[in-house]
Formats: sequence, structure tokens, C-alpha cells
Amino acid sequence: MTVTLADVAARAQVSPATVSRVLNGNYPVAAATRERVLRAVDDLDYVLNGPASSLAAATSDLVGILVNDIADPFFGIMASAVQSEITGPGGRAGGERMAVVCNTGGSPERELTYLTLLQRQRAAAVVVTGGAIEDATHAAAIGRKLRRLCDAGSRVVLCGRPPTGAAPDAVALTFDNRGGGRRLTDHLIGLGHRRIGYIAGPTERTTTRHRLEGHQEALAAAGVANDPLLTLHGPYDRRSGYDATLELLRREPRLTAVVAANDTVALGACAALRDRGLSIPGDVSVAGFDDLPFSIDAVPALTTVRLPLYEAGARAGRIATGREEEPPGGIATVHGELMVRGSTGAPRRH
Amino acid sequence: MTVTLADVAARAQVSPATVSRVLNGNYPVAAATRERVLRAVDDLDYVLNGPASSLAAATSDLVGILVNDIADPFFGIMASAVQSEITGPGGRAGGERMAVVCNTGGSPERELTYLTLLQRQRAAAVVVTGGAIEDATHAAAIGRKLRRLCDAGSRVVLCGRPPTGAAPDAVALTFDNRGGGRRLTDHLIGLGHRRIGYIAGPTERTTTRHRLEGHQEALAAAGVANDPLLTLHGPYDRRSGYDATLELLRREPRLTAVVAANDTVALGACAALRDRGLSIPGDVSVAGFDDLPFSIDAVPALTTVRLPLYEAGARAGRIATGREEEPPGGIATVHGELMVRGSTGAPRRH
DNA sequence: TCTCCAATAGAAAGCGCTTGCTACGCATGC
DNA sequence: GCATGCGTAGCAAGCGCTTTCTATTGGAGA
Repeated sequence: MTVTLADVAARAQVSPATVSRVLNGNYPVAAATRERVLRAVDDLDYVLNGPASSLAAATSDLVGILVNDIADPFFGIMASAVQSEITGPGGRAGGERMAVVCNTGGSPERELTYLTLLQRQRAAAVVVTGGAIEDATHAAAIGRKLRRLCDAGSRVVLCGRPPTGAAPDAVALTFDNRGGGRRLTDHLIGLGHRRIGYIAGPTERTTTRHRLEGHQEALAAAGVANDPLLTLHGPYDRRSGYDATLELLRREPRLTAVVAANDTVALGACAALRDRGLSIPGDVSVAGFDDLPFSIDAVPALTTVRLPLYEAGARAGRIATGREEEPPGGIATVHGELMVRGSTGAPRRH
Repeated sequence: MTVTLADVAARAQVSPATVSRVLNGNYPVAAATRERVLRAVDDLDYVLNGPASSLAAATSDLVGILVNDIADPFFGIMASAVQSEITGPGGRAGGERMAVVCNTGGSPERELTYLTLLQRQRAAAVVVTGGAIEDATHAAAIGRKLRRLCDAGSRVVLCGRPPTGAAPDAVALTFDNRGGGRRLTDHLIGLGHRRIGYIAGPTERTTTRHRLEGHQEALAAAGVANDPLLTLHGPYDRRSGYDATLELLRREPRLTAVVAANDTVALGACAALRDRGLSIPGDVSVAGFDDLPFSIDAVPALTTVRLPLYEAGARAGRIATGREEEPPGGIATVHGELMVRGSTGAPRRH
């Protein structure tokens, strides 16, 4: 029913081997023969059987991309970058590589499931984005899985995640979250803020911890006491920023600044402040993290730390497909850039 | 080197057939035997070979999702919804289905390429999101491809795209862009606006045309002349909204409202107005389309047409995996809801 | 006690492709 | 003029799995 290689071979009056070689282009075939084969392919609307091809060749053109939330531009941008870089003449069959984007929802179980699925598909490469869970058991399980993927021949690239000791062959492009957090709070302290609320991300995640540590580092360096009551944890969403801001205001009415775990949370913080009738940055300054596209359109525009998500994703994609050298030691740090905009200013005198 | 079914069989002292049956769970296997097999699987860290399995079974667990731009939440939300619905006990091997998200960048060539790739992988289903190109040649080519996919046994669901005559077996979940556009402009006219600028999306796309037609329908119904100078086309991005707004202001300084092709474009329009020192909605009202998450955080909050992207994507996912009945005739229309917020108001008297 | 059937396991034939090896020319070198 | 080698094409053996068909049980029913 469906057209196979053999059908094409018959029509072109050559052997299946020749058709395969024309399609893969990695073996000399006389121009006239190639012509004939290609015409037959065209005439019959032949489409290679991917699974059969992958089975025989023991490789595949699939590249997995693990993201926490594909609807979040933070991940969408990285995924888009990875995909744009892996595209192009693929490994075999003149085909292109395909990106398999997997939504883990941040759950380590699902992360593990998807890694198994990718291993099952014999993925050519896997790019894992987003911070890691800090739970030792899970981290170990994922590390083991990644190592097995490496052993099975898949390239593994971590993008925006610290290296895993368990998988030494995996390349890691780590975001300098700690440094970014440090610079952000330094900036606020420099403006004169002393009572700064911090809305952190979910606990048990490296990203959350590093950003928070940077913040605390800045406080310590300036000799500002770190009041634990002024740090709240929550998911990376608008709602969390909204609720936490109200709570911070309750705990410390003299608050002059709020640092959010990321831009989305910051947007929620802004909304809460507006609803409370407080002006930004007149009454309270707000800062985010990531510099997602919408941040510049917030009113006032959000001060934040710009992470080069697209660039990092693109690099991950190139490394995953072997088009760029691995960084020395398999580890590279990607730095963020402080973007000072309208949402932060000097605190008003109380 | 790598562990195969046969290895597991040997260790469990059963035949490969039995192992396969345990893994697929679609054939009676005695509890004790299953136990033994599962232990062997575990002991050996066995991972099924996906390509081999797909080849032998002539089906795969891959579901393709075509999107114009994965970094755009409009598509990200749909993709996320599709993926969350296709997940769960997959077709075979106790595995789950995997989503393959393909970034077409809106280019019909790449759309075609990806459809071929998916056909090559023998995808279980394909969900195509985003408006269609109106170029007859491309439309026909894509229609043919979709039909071939259907013929090859893949389910095809169009999500947010009008039905294709060429692929009668494809289910279509169409957005009521025309109706939404109509209601939006009706709203503005109701507020008293008469000089309304329209920043349309890229030409040659069904989405663009339908939204614009709705707008013009509303104008006509209210007896407002449709000045072609007040309609500009551009891509679906912020920049386009910014530039077009400046141009509209140049063409018609007495403009009192701007309708944008979508929320992102509307954000650009807002930025341009702010930069020109115009207040929203005091001087100029602004309206968007889609109601993406950030729209409510615009200042003032954006009046827009809410498209149930998540719901539509989820439904597409369920239909794609056969967990929901197809709509009668294979076609369903998804309606948008007008969200009136702060960015639109009565025009100031000139 | 014997037959028959349900339940379970195995043997083996592919699925459609890739690729190592072989075969066949024909031009070249001595 | 014969051996050598290069440029092409074919043969056939898998790749690792699924599934049909067959074989072997151990009761249950007669």
C-alpha cells in the first residue's frame, strides 16, 4: 500500500541499496542513476520510513528539548533558538533534524519520563533547560539518566542549569544567576534602599537559590540586615508576585523596594502595588529578572537582569549538533546584564 | 553493547515474544512471568528501541504540533495544551506519546518540510496551529500533504485554521476571527470612535484577513467610511505596532483609536502613543486581540478579544488522540470573548 | 479417566532500511 | 597485453522489535 524503497528501486531499475545511497548522499552514485532515482522518488511520492531508517542506521534525527513550561516565553525563546540552530542538513537521508519539545512542568518525574522517551527514540541530542531540582534523590536519578543518554551516543547539553557531576559528558551552559541577583540588589542599595522585599521562586530549585544568594550577598556586602520575614517563596507566576507583595506590605509597611524572582512575578508585584495605590518607583521600586520581551512595555518599564536566552539556546543547539566546539571543561557561564529602567528609583524619605 | 529485548528475555528465561508482550500489555501473560520480566528489565536498565518498535508495529507515539513561533505565547499556550492532553498511556509499549513541536516561522516551505518529516516519522497525529497562507499554490501543496498524512493513518487536526478542502479527513477547530474583529470595532464605534486606525497582520494570511474583515464589517454596519489609508499591514510583533502607530498618526492626526492585529502589536502601539505624549485612552484608545497573559498587566489594561487558546489546544489534543469525538462535519468554530478594559474609552471631543 | 478448551509461551517471519562486502567494467601502468 | 585500480552497483545480512500461528500445558466437564 505505502510506497517503499523497493518500489522506488523497481521503478528506477536499480537496487534498493542504490536508492538508499542516493537519498543519503554519502556514497558515490553516477549522476545519471541519481537522476533516475530522484525522478522515481518524485513520481511515486516516496517518503522515507523514519523508524526503519533509524533502526538500520542506529541513529535518529530527533533532538529533544526539555522545558519547564513551553507557554512561558523564558523557555519558548530558548526552545526557539535551539530549534533554529539544529535545523539544517541533518544526520542522514538529506532530512532535517526535528526538535522534540517536552513540557516537564518542572516535575522531576516527568523530566525522567521524557528522558527515557528520548533515549527510547535514540535522540541524537538532548538539551535540558531550566534550573535543576535540589532534591538529592531526584538529582541523582536524573544525573544517571543523562549519563546513560551520553553513553548511548546522544549529546547532552544543559542550558541554564548547573553541571551534574553524575554526567560528566554533558555540556553545561550555566546562567550566572547569583551574579545577576547580586548586581540587581547592589543597584537598589546604591539607590538608597534598605528595606527590600524579595519574592523568590519555588524552593528546592537551583535558580531560586542562586538568585536569592546573590541578593543576600549584596545585602551582606552593604551591611544591610537580612530580615527573613522579607523573603517569600512562590511559583514563577504573576499571582505569586501579586500575593507576595501584599503580604510583604503587611509585614513591612515601610518597604521601599521589591525584587522579584523573575519578570512575570514582578508584573504581579506591580499590579499589587497599583491596586494598593502605591506609585512605582515613587513609593516602591520593583525589579525583575530575565528581561522577557514584555518587560520593556511594563509601565514604568521594568528594571531587570537581561539573560541572553536566545543566544544561549542557539549555542546549546549548535553544541548539541556538533557545530560548535564544547567550552573548555564542558562548562561555560552565561552572564546577565543589569537593565536599569523606570521601575526603580531612589526611595522617598519616610 | 546496548541492551536489547533478547537480553532481557535471556535473563528472564523467556522468549523475546513474551518480553514484548509484557511491555505492551496487550496479551495475557502470567503474573509470575511478568514479574520476572519486569525485574529483568529493571536489572538491565532496559529501554525499548523506539524506531525498531515503530517499524515492527507500523505506528509511532509521536504527535506533531506545527506552530508559527514557539517563543510567542499565543502558540506556546496552544502547544502546551495539546501536549498536556496527548500525554498519558500511549499507543504501545506502555510508553507515552511525545509531542514534536515544529517551528515553521510562518513559512509555507518549512511547514511542508515539517509535514514531510512527520510523515516520515509516521506520526500518530499532527496538530497544525496558526492561520493559513492564502497563496493558492502553497495552500494546495499543504492540503495535498495533509491528505497524504491522513491516508497514511495520521490524525490531522487544524487548530485556529480554517478547514482545507483538499484534506477532507482533517478536523478543523477554527477561531472566529471575523466575529471577534467585528465585536471589537463595534465596541469602539459604540464608544463614539469614528477615526479608527487598523494595524493588520501580515498579508496573505487567513487570520489577518478575517480579523480585518470583521473590522470593516463593523465600520460598514455603522455607516463609517473605511479609509484605506488607515489600515496598515505588518508582522505580528511589537515593532510593527510601534511603527504603524506613528505612521497612522502622521496620516491622520485626529485618530482616536487604534485596533491592533494582536496584543503584542497593541503593546507596540501603546509604546508609540506614550512616546508621542498621548494618553490612553484619553487621547487614543487601543485594542488588541487574543488576550495573552501579559495583556492584563499593560497600563492601562488592554481591551481585547479573548481567544480560549488553552481550551482549543486541549480539545485539539484530545481529538488528535481519539479521546474526544470529532465535531459534526469535522468542523467546529471557537468563539472569542470581548474583554473591555482600560485601554479603550470614549473619544475626547476635538 | 479421557477429551477439550482456555490460558500461556515460543518459533519464526517479517517491518523497511542501511551498509560491508563483492562483482563488474573500463581506463591505466608497466 | 596483462595485472592493477578506481568508480559504480548489487547482494544479502542484519538492525530490534511485533505478531501470527503453533505448541504445550493444566484443569474442567463428561
